[in-house]
Amino acid sequence: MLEITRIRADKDAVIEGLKTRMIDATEVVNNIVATDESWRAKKSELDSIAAEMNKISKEIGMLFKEGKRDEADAAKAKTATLKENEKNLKAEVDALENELQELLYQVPNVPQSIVPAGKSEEDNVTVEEIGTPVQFNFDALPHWELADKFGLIDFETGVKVTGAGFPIYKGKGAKLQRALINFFLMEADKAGYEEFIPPHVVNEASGYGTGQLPDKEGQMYHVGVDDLYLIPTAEVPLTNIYRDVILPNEDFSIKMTGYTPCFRREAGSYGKDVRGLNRLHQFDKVEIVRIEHPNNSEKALVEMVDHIKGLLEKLGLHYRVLRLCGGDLGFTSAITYDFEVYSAAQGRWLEVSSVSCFETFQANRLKLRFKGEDKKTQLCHTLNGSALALPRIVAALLENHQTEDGIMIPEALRPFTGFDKID
RNA sequence: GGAGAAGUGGCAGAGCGGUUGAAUGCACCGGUCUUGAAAACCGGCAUACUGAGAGGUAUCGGGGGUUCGAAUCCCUCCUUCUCCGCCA
Repeated sequence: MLEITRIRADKDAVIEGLKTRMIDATEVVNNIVATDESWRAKKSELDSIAAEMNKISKEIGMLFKEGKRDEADAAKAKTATLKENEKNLKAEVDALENELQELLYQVPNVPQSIVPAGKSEEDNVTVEEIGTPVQFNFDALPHWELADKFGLIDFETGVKVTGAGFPIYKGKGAKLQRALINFFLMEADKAGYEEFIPPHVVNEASGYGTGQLPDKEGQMYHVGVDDLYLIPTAEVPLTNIYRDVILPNEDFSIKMTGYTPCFRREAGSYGKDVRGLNRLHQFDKVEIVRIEHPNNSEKALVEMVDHIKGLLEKLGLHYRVLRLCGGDLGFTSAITYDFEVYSAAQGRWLEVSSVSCFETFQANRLKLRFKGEDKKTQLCHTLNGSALALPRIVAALLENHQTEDGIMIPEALRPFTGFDKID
């Protein structure tokens, strides 16, 4: 959620900034400014009535103490109309407050200036591409065929047990999964991220905190009886650790990592997008989350990008880094870099990571602040990234490292798998 | 799941209908003293909104209610603790 103070201070800059997303926010923003103004007017009216009431109450208290019952009763009579006014005004103020809140929820984050304007993924900018497509001198198989051939993943039985999008990993397929998780966590550890095992289910407040609610409601699995949500990413529980927190000084840099399964309903997906491991309802992911001083978030983002590049290079994958255009940017993000690995057998790019800086957008909802030098509280910046999401990495590993008779495990992963080849 | 008890500032802990945004202690910050430190003493020390400011308003787990007035009374939800049951 954007800070109301920011909109108040320069609404035109906000409207202008949002054009990068190819949206015209003039109406909502104007609406916000107007609602905010009438809210403030009504609120100060309400406050002065409340002040009056408080004053009279104190006087009545005093009169009672002095035993002047009659005068007290007279004073009481005066409060009747005030009380009525207060009640009505309170209702108006509450309504305006809710309205303002609803309006603010509708406005996405303002993209940073280097974010390219654009409507869809076609307008994303390739920042760099590392490696070249693998050449095969035999018929390369897509990962779902490899997974079947070597008995690594059982999609059909997953359908029986749960439904489509819930694969069952087995044998070396399961071991590869565990190895990757371990590898990613160890790399994060080396980079100074503290490891967490958070809850896999969160409450509504946490959903709002990181911005999954209210706008991405349909994306999460909802446990109705207990009114809880299965996490779509570890970002939600990890970042919410710091909900309603005021860090005591400005000397901080919080780096967290965690492996969790992620659950996404992915309503509306179909076709080649959902084939094999390309898009699942449940998948594993190691996430990195950072909470930074506003002055340090830019540097942090670079570090995160470099960290992810390192992972992909150690796995020997051909990949590219995209700077998302405004239209492809997530609702809460100010800037996002996507990482895609090239799936040689499918002949397409697969997104394996997304690294974003949210600036104060999440922190504002989370009420995550720090105390500055001048003792004033200020909102922190939050960032996060996948490091990495497993299924498409597995898909790319299987496809890109296949030989005629098996699949080679990258050197860096072998200490974790305990085997160097799947055959 | 059943029965009880409790939730107050960073922590501990008063207050149980009226100048209480909240005693007191500890912690913390600033100062005096000291060669330095400790001790002692003095001062400061919640958050948010609003206002140019003085100030005003709200907040004692969350929400609702009674009252001129609620941290204090009532309802409800949540959480924690103790006992019982169940259980990896």
